[in-house]
Amino acid sequence: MTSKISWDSLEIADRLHSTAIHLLRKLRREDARTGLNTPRLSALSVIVFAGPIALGQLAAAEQVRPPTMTRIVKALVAMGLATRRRNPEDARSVQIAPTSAGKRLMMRGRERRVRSLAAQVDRLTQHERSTLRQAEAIISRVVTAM
Amino acid sequence: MTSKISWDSLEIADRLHSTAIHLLRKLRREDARTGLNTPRLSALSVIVFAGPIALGQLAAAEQVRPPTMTRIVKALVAMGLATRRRNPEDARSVQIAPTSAGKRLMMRGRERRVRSLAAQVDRLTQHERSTLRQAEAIISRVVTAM
DNA sequence: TCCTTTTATTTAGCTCAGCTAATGAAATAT
DNA sequence: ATATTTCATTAGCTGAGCTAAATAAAAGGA
Repeated sequence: MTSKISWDSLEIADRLHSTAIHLLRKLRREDARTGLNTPRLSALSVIVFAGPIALGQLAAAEQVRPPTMTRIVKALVAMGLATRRRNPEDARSVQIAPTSAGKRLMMRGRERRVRSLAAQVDRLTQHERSTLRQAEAIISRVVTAM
Repeated sequence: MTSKISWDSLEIADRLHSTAIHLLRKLRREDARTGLNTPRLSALSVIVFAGPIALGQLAAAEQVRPPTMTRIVKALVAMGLATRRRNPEDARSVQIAPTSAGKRLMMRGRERRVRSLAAQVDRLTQHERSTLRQAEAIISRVVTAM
């Protein structure tokens, strides 16, 4: 199973991997101060923007297994940021929706969370920011395809 | 403390954050099959390329606290991939070095670990790969500056 | 209708990553 | 000599991620 992948691609993949690890670890340190940690914020973001959504779909969107998402949602509900209710159409599934507090927190708080990164991005040239934007779009596509 | 950061930068930061989360979660799933998980592989990489290194420096390089690194190193040593020895110059500190098995695993295994990502990168155009490379370099710089 | 199968979620139980606080031990400064 | 600082470890916590098994509802077939 050694389908030949160019060394160029392997190196890029490796660097992206490593950089993603370090970026998230740095951001995680800042997260500690705020109320919401990374997985919860990320899930809340999907809940807010994808409206009421089934737990399974949410787990898929977040690239985690359903039991993992069950726990994250449980925490969000306990914090008053999301609600769960049975789907009347299909009582097996559960619909997760944001509360108004959840929406508010996303709109105001999300920016604050990535502020340390944003502050650095803000110091880049317009051209560099454009490169980041394009790269993000490419990676996003690539991850979906994996 | 609302130092004004452009909305453009905030959005880029936010997207990068989100994409990094999803990329790592996807890769983590593949990692499960191989022997080494993400933090261990990442640490081993530094150990291999930065030669014998003190535990504290390794923790700093990896953006984690010393106790976290103590455990990661412990696991690597147990797997025969790294060694620890007291620094003769300063008996408080511990030097971590790769074993030949550790080096071998890095050289051969690291590529395999990011293979699923690399396979996707390999299907991109030359121009897209170039964008990824540039973006990675920018992010890497930015993370260091944070 | 009743039984089986499939689908959605949860529970239980595990590994491991990350943190802080406290401790031990060596180096350095007073 | 004593006190302070520095490097690493231990202890103890929270929480993310997984799989396997249990629960519950929907769908389909005899």
